[in-house]
Amino acid sequence: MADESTLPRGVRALWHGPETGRRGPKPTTSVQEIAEHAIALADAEGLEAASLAAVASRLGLTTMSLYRYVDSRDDLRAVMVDVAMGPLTLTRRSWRRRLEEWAHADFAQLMAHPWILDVHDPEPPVGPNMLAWTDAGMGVLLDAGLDPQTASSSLLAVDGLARHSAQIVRQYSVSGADAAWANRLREVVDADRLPALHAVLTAGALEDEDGLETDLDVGLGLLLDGIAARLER
Amino acid sequence: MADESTLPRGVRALWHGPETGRRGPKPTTSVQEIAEHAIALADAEGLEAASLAAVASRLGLTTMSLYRYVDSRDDLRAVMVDVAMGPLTLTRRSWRRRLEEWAHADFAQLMAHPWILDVHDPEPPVGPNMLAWTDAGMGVLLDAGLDPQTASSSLLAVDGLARHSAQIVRQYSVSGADAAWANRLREVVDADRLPALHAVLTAGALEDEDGLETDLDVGLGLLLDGIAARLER
DNA sequence: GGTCATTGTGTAGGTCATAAACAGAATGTA
DNA sequence: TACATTCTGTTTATGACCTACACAATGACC
Repeated sequence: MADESTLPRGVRALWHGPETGRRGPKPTTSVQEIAEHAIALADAEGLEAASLAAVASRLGLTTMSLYRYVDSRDDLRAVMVDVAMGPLTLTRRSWRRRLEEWAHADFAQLMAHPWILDVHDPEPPVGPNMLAWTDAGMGVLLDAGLDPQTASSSLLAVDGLARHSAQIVRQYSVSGADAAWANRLREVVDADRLPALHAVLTAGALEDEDGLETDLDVGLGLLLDGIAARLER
Repeated sequence: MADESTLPRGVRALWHGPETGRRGPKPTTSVQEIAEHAIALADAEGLEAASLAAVASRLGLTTMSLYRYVDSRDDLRAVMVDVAMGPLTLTRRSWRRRLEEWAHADFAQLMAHPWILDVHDPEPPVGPNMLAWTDAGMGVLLDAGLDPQTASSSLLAVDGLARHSAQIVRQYSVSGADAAWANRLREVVDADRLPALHAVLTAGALEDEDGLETDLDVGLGLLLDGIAARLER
């Protein structure tokens, strides 16, 4: 068989759909279905809960049968991320509005599926949805008039901001809820050794729930202003 | 014994140093030493290689003995991150220069120890070095005249940018080196379905090594401009 | 009707984190 | 000095995880 594809089995299936006209028994499930169950597990109990064994058991299959659909755990995770991010549609407004939409949609997906932040493929994602997101973001910035290199760097900054904001919100909501983290900090932060941090803490900047949710918008505002300035140059 | 600390054993040891005047046998090693060996393993072969068993074996100890120094694997990882980030010293120049220093130092540490990006504590870091970094960054922005809330959001944006840039550089250098990733993309990116991405790819924006290294500076420029504009307001 | 690629399964091995119980060492106290 | 206490490192054991391999059943194609 002439298999020159360098894509792992799972991700390849996301692009090409179920292969047709094959011999042997019909598959009883699909990469999409596997991904959905894995996502449900990860949403409920974190990425570690979406083990091959757990996913297979949810589907009424054995662990090993999943390897007929996915090359490895990493492949499964790449598939999960691509499916969880889903498709993206932007309106047709100004570049600034569209980039805000892009960032907010990114952030929203990360908040809906926080375990995405725990998936660290050593290679860049190549699933259809992930590339569609990249394409959409690049499209906005190229339309705005940026050169490809700057557009790429700028989109990277926006994505980095969205991801890091989601990460921080998650950390503070997990640990802020029962105030364990606040106690830890008080155990250790002292006004002499860490004056600036102490000042920010007493100002309550980190404990304000709404404050956390606007981190993204503040940072986004800074970035968009910077991009606008570069466009006028 | 009155142990009211909420900090895990390993991180607490980073703050207080080795406890003195204790009974029982002298410890044969220390949290710092453990961290150094774990870091060496992670630097060489990735975070997964720094398992408790591997670290213990490097020290000539059994796996279980590490639990005398560290509460859990997560605790060990928090310690590793804090030690690997190390201390930070900033010069005394303008806020803009100092924030650039902060971001470049952050980025440099992440490039030296890329596995830091793979560590996802569910709670925010509370080690001495991590908090010193935060304090230093906050200090720059507060000195510049930002209010605590905006300072916090801005530092978060800078950190997010540095981390995401490091992540991207790592992904592209791992996969770009043998061009496997480029082949995967060509297998799938088509000028009709993903026009903007196709344009950026043919412009070579993603393959240029120097381009990757300046992503941080481009994004940083955008953010600093945005902060400067906010200060003049 | 036979060939054979493909599917799900059973087995088995290796790694990992971590709990529990124990023997020895160093300190403090009587 | 003798004993009690407390901390050390170890041994042993458990359960979860990923995955390589061999096998039997399936069904499309020649």
